[in-house]
Amino acid sequence: MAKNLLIVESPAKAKTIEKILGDDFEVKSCYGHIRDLKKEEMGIDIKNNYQPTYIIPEDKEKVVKELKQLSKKSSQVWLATDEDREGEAISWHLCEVLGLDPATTKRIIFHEITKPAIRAAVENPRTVDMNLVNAQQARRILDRVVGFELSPVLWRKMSMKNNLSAGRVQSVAVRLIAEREREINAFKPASSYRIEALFTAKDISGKPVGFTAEGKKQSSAESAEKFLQSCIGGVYTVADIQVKPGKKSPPAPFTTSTLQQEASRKLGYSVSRTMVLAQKLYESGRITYMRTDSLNLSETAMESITAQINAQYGKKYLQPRKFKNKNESAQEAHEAIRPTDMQTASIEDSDSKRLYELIWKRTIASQMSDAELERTTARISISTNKEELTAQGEVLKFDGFLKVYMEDRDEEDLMEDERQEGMLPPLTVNQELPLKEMKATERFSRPLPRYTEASLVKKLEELGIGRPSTYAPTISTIQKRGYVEKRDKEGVKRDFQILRLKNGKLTSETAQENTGAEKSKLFPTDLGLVVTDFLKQHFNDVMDYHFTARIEQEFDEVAAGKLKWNKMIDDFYNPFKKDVENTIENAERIKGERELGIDEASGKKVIARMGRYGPMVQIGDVSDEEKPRFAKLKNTQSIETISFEEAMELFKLPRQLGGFEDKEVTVNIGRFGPYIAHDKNFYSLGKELDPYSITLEEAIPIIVEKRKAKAERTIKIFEKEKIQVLRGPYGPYIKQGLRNYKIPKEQQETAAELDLEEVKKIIEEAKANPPKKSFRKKKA
DNA sequence: CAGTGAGCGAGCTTCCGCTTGACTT
Repeated sequence: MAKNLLIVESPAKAKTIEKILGDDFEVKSCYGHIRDLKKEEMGIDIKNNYQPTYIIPEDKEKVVKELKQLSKKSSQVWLATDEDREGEAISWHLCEVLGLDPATTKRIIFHEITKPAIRAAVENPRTVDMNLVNAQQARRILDRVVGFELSPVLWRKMSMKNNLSAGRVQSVAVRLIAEREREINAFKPASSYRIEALFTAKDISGKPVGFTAEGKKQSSAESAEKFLQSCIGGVYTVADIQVKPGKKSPPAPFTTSTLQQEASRKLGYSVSRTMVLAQKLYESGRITYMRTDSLNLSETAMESITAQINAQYGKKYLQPRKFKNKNESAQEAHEAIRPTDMQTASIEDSDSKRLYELIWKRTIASQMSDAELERTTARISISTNKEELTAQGEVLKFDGFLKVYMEDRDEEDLMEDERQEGMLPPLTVNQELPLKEMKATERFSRPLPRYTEASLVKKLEELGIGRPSTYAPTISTIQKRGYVEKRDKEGVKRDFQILRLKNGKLTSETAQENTGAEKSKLFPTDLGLVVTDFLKQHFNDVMDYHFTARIEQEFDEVAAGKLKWNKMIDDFYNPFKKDVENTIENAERIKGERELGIDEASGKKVIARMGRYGPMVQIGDVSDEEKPRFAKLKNTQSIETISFEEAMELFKLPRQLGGFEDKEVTVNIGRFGPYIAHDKNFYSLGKELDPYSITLEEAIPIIVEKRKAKAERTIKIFEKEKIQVLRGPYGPYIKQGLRNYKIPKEQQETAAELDLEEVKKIIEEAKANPPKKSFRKKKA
C-alpha cells in the first residue's frame, strides 16, 4: 500500500510523475474538475449571498469514488493540480469531496514534469490558497449567471428553435464575426494607381537582369496618366544608394493559440483537428501539454534544444532566449508546447506527423540565431520631372532560424504589404538605367478579410476572452447554435486599368481580376446578426469587448484577498438582473425586419425578416385580408443584403415543369434543399442544378436515375412486413420502418438468401442487444 | 424526409473551464 497519494489533473501526467517519484507515491488523476454547480436554480442561492451548490457530475462519479477509496488508504494526500485559478479550485473541491482539511492538506505545484522540479515541489508544499479558490468561484458563478439568465431571454424573445444560448465568451465571439461582416458589406473600395518601372542592369557576371522600381502612388487615372506622360523621353539615373543591415528574430515556441494559427495557415487544419492531433501526440508522450498559454521552456528542454542545434546546425546557429508573455490574461500553468525528445525530429507514418514536425521546427527555431539581412534602397531620378523612383532589394546575409522555420502570416497582416522584395543587381550612383517599361496599375483598397477559425482564436486571445481549453469548443458552439457558418465565398470579377509606357508610347488596357473570394471563413448567419444586435442593445456591458478584461481585474483582486468574491458578484448581479427583467418585460420580439420595396403585382410591401423557421421574405402583412406570401432565403443570402430583385426571384417557386408519365413534375426548395416532386416521390437536386432554371428535360433523368439507384440498392423486400434488405456503405443491412439493423458478419455474404424468419430473428436480436449508448448525449 | 411563418405554454433548453472517452449508425 502506498503511503502517499498524489493527485494531478491529467492521466498522462500521472504516469510520468509516478515513474519519477517511485514506490512511495501512488499518482492518480482526477480528470479536471470533479464538481460543478448544479443546474437547478442555477446552482446559486442568490438571496443567501450567492451560496453555490456543487454536485458531482455523473461522468465523474467513478473517478471520485476511486479517489475516495485511495485517499482513505493513504496516510498523506498531495494535491498537485495545475498552478492556476482553476487548478487551485480543483484542489479545494478535492478536499471537500475527500474529506480533507484545506488548511493542512499538502498542496504542491510544478511547471514542468522533470525530476528536479517535482522533487523541489514535494519538498516545499503549501496549502490551498482560498483567495484564489474564491476568485475561481466568482468566475464560475458569474459565467453561470450570465449564461443562464441571458439564454432564457433569447428563448422568450426569439420565435426560433429552442436551443439558443448566450454567454460571456460565445456572444462576444459571434459579435466579432458579425461586425467584421458588416464592415465588409459597408466597405467602399477606393482605387489608386501603383507605379512600377521595369529596368535592366548587369549583374556581377555581366548578364543583364530586370528589376522593378516603384514611384509615388497616384490617386486617379488622370494623375497616373499625367505622370507617365511626363516620363516620356526621360533619362533615369541612380541618384543615391543606401544599404542598411536588418534582422529577423524567430517567433516564440507554440502556445495553444499560436499552434492553432500556424496549423491552420500551414497545414489547413481546423482548430479542433489540431487539438485532436495534439492530444494524440501528448498521450503518446511525444509532446508536452497542448492546452497552454505559456512560452516557457524547461531547463532540461533548453539543454536538449541547445545540444540539438549545436549538433545539427553548428554553434553559429544557436541563440538561446527567454520569451516573455505579452498577454496579461496568461496563467502559465504549463510549459510551451514542445517535443519531449528533441532528438526526434520526425515521427513515423501517423496522421499527426505533420503537426509534430511543425512543433519540432518551431521549438528549435525559437532558440536559433536571428536571420541577418541587407536592405538596399536605390533612389532613381527622372530627367523630365521632379519625382523619384525607389528600388528596394533584400539579401539574406545569414539565414539563422530561417534555415528551419518561417512563420506564415495572416491575410490580415499582409494587406498593405504587396511589395515583393527580391535581389537588386549591383548599382552605382550616377549610373544610367535603360527603361524597359513603366506601368500604372489600378489597385483597389480592400476591407479586412473575414475571420478563419484560427484568426478568431487569435483575436479572442488578444482580448483575453476564453482559455486554451475553450478556444476549440467555443468555435464549435457558435457554429452548432447556428450563429456562424464556415464556408467559401466565390469572388466577383472586377475590371481594372493598366496604363503602360513603352518605347516612348503610352497605351492603356483593361484587365480583370477576381475579388472578394474567401475560403473556409466564418460568416455570421442572420440568426447570429439579429441575436448580436439584440444582446448589444439590451446587455451592452456584457457584450463589450473589454468586459472580460475588466472582470479579470476584479478576479485578481479577489485572488489577492483585497475584494470579497460575493461582494464582487453582487455588484455585477444587481444591475444585470435589472436589465434582464427590463428586457423580458419591455423588449420587442426579435425580428430583424427590413423593407425591400413594393410588389408591383399586388401593391403590397415586400419585407425580409426572421421567421419561425429562419430568415425569409414576405409579401404583404399578416393583418391583410389575403394571406401573405412567404419564401425562405437561400443559405448564402442574408436579410441585411438581399435586394428586392433577389427577393422577388425567391417567390418563383414552386414551379410546374410539365408532365411525365401522366403525372405533374414540380420543383421546389424544401427542408432538405431543392427537390423535384413527381408521383408522390421526391428527388433531391444536386448542387449543379438550379431549381429556378431547371427544365423538364433536365428533371426527368434525375427521376429515372434515382429509381435505378434505388433498385440497385435493394436486395430483397418483404412487402407485407415492410421490411427491406438493402445495400449500404457498410455492407448489407435490414431496414424496418425508420430503423436500421445490422446483419451479423457471417450472414452478410449471403444476405440475398435470407428468408423472412431469419430476418425477423436478426431484428429481434438487435432489439434485445441495443448498441451501447454513446458517451455524449445525441440531440438534433 | 420535402410544412410551416402567430401565440399559448406542457417541459425542455442554456454558461465557462478543467480533463478524456468510446462511437461507427
